[in-house]
Amino acid sequence: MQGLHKLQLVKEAKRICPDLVIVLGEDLTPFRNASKALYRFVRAFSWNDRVERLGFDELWLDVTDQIDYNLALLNPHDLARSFFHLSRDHPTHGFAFDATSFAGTTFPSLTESPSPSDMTQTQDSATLRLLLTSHLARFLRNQLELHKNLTATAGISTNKLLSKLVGNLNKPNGQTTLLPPYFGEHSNVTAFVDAHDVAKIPGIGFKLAQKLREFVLHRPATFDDGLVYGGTRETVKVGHVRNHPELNVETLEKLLGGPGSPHGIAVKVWGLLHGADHSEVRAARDTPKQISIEDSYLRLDSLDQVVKELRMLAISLLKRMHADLLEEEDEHDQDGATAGPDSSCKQARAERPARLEKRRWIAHPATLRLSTRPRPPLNADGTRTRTFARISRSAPVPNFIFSLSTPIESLAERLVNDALLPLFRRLHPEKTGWNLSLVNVAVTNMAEAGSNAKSSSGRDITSMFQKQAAPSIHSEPARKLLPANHVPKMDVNSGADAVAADQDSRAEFGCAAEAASSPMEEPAAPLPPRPQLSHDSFSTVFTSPDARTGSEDLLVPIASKDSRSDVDGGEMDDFNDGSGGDGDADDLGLCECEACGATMPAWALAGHARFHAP
DNA sequence: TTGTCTCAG
DNA sequence: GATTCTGAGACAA
Repeated sequence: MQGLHKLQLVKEAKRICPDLVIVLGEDLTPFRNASKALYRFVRAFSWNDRVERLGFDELWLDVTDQIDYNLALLNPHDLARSFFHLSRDHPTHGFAFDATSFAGTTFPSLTESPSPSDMTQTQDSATLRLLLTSHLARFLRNQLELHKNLTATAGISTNKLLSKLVGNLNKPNGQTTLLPPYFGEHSNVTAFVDAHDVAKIPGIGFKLAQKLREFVLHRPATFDDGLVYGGTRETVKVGHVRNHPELNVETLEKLLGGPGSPHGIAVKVWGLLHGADHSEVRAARDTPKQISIEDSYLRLDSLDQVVKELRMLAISLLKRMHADLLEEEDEHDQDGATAGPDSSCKQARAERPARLEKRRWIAHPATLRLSTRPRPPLNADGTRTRTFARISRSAPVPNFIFSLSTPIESLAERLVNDALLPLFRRLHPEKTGWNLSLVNVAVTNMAEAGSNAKSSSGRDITSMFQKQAAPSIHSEPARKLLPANHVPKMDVNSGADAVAADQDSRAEFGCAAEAASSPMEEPAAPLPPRPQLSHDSFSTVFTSPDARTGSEDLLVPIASKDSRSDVDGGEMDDFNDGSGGDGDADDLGLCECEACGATMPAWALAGHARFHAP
């Protein structure tokens, strides 16, 4: 950490760090692999499969179901000796923890532990829920470190927005829980969110931020001019916007709405400014919605060069398709679904000699797209440079690219000649005169190769129909984790990602969906004045990975020891969270449950007994 | 469906 | 508002 940041000029970077080695070009493969491994690892802990990725190294988990379950099993009279169940089916799968204090840090910081009597009263179950979630988050982080040698940072709150923001507080290798109250005068939410620059709010990007700044400053916001450093940046905080006398949902709609803008943008942004975020943690996916490969160039202006580059891009794209859309056929995949760790199964399969013949496509992209970024034509005279970024043309994916018996190089060659070059001619009809700074080749419109419900991950489809059993906890590489929150509906469709959100929680919490349409939210008013958080049950764990390097958002390829850890993880029973923080979890004598024969720490028996309760 | 835009890391 | 290499969602036509 020597003060280098992203987008820094190379010159500047070298000045600060003379030893800097610049590597041109990059191969994201190791990062992509690490990212997948992280995803798989964390996903195995989820009951509802609501695990959403953001970029390579962030995840949100909606762990509402697990928190509901564990809250119900908690013994209010002995919170210090609690046991967190990671499985509904295996009462001994889980970890010991002390439910009288939060794991990790909280915001605001807590001077003393919440009193047990407070917490166990239903009206304050929000605190207890978040507390449980903090222990789950710490446990997951510990597992990640133990099995994958990856550290992670987590944020715990009730929705994606808050979990992500609060996750920034204790950055490398820490975790933070946003404490209640989430509503009312002394809400920690508004206090917390208000202090952020508007542009720091996920969902408020450059354009929206500029409009908001302009509105509160009453003049065009100045942003960094060009690449000049030191341009003044007037900071506009969320609080400035939220408390601006003339700003409300109506005026916001005028400011941000209009043609081209997403519907309900004002309501959405107004919500974000208040810490409200009703977006769900989406269900985990087995396949991406698109795969794209691109490269940028200083100058690309001859057809020869273009053909050459298209060939390279086509090869990369085909490799990516093979890596991401191909699955080994599973002859006897009994164990895959519920028992074994995906990783060890896959490894075993990979060692089989005839595996090449066994692969099949789990998704077929229907559309091929070629995009370029023409370098803006220099305008010596007054004409302004119209610098729209990318232009693209698309066409159906030719079927031959799915051939598994043809060498990728041959497929690529044909792909270029039959499909990409025609697209290129459509994009750039002129024979010459263009100069490209970027070329991108993508496949989109994935059609899942339906087949059966037995994907390699084995969890996706079944989880749509019922609450699934316990995740098999063992290994698979992992990298970072994320926030979890809880979501409302059973949104099984929606093409892409929507798996079942498990939602019961109606008791004292009430699900988000309900909250949205009932008391919580301002009723019929076309534009709700002050959006409330949907206070329900969200329990979010948000984590962002800390690369071991200490750099912020760099994914570190999994080290060699990871492959060994893939083999472990056979048994999950009776492990504790190893944090040391809840020290009493160690060295406990094991007892056997009379009802089911399960073994567990003696003190866990009482809580466990409720497991058998009618 | 196609192409563009915005937002995210 | 641009830089890199992605990926996703939403809108207009």
